[in-house]
Amino acid sequence: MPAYVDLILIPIFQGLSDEELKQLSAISVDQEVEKGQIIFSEGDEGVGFYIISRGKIKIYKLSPDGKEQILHLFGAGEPFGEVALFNGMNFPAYAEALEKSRVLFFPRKAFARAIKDNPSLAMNMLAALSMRLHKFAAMIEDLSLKEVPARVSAYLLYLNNVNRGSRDLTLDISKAQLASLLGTIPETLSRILTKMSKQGLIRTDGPRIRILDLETLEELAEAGGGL
Amino acid sequence: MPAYVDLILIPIFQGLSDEELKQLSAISVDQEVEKGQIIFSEGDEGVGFYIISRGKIKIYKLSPDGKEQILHLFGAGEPFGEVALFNGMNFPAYAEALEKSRVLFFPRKAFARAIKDNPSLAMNMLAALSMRLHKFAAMIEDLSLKEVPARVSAYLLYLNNVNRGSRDLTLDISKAQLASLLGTIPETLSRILTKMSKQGLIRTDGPRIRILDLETLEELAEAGGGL
DNA sequence: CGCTCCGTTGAAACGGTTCAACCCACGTGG
DNA sequence: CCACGTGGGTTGAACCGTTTCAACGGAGCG
Repeated sequence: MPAYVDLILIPIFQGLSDEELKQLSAISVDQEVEKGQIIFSEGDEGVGFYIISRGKIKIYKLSPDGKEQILHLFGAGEPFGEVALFNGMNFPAYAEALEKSRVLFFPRKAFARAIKDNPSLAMNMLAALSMRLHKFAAMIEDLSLKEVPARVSAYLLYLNNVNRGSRDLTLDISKAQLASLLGTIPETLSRILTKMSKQGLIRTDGPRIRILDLETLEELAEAGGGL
Repeated sequence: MPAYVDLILIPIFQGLSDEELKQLSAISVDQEVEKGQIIFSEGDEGVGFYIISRGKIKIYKLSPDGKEQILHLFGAGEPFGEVALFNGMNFPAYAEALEKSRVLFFPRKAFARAIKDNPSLAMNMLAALSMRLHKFAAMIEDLSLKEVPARVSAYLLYLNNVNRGSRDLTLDISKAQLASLLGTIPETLSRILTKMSKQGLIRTDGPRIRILDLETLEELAEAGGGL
């Protein structure tokens, strides 16, 4: 059972009373997972959902011939596996730890009860799912409407945003993982990054990337305009 | 204001008391829309959400150069535009009537209140959003992991399912719309359908399609295996 | 040292799009 | 009643971005 303090910082638990947090803490179980460990597989029964206490988890789909498409990368405080919760379905994707992590497991029935008599938990959950949907919609748009260079640009700008405008970025995942997240393959990503470097848009040094020409990147991210 | 009877059949309102349905009916407004009419545009303020009373609505994204990707096709009883509800965002996509339709509009604040003091409405909403997420995940998988023939096959099998196993299908949308839904263009869809016909998998007659070889279609839908 | 993992580079092949022409069914107006 | 335009659908050929396959380089580690 996780400590009370682990729950109080979690976004979807904001606004809950101490009493409610204690109840949630009582129904959950924490679990250590090693790097590379599969937490659940596509098709597994959705007996509950998870919240990340520490570490990094990737959610992904696998094609019959082994190609993977990453759907999400989640960090501390974020829930995952909740889709199976509310409609009795099985997990629709795989969850794997990208590094040694700690996750809190919430069994389905107990949590459903908690939600039912807790309006603000329900609202938080709705907000979280809505955000998720919004991200998915953007992802579908990107995948089908934009070419890879546009997606790469968009991702760099996203990192730029997260870092509150700093133009010195550091990829916290491998380029192979990033390629999968962007719906492409490492080779293509590599080529695009070198091309961008040659054009003076960025400067790369391993996982460190410095943005040199923000404006052109923004144009690229918007349209499919020729790189 | 829509009639009470319009609400009682709507899935996300299942399990609500008469009193609650009356309240919902009181806060909503119904609206007639013509074929081709835009109900909201991407970026519009999400002042509320909609439920379809009659007709057919498409939700789609537009690329800078006019290409569209359909995210959803919704029919009677289905809600849309709810994503903007719970996180204060603007509408993330366009909504357009594919035919003369009637939609019920629920203003944001009033509905949020209704959800807050109505656990079963909240649960229904969570279930609906989860289903939506599940569909999106499948869509992302398809778009990035499968080729167009696989998506076409999957769609035919989907129609086959909806019709409870009947092999005589009728497309209720234009092939151009279908192409957009599948993340491709009319030309490609046309070529694939003719190829499938030549191979004896299906027989086409305008919008009417008969499935001849279910098994091969199923194989196609699963893998990216060469058509 | 030699292994593996990750990233990069090159050349060829492929799937899908683009552009253009064309057909047909349909409705409209002269 | 026929000429005309229009929208949906099909077909062909060229083109293009991306993947595939293969080889190679460097960093890290037993």
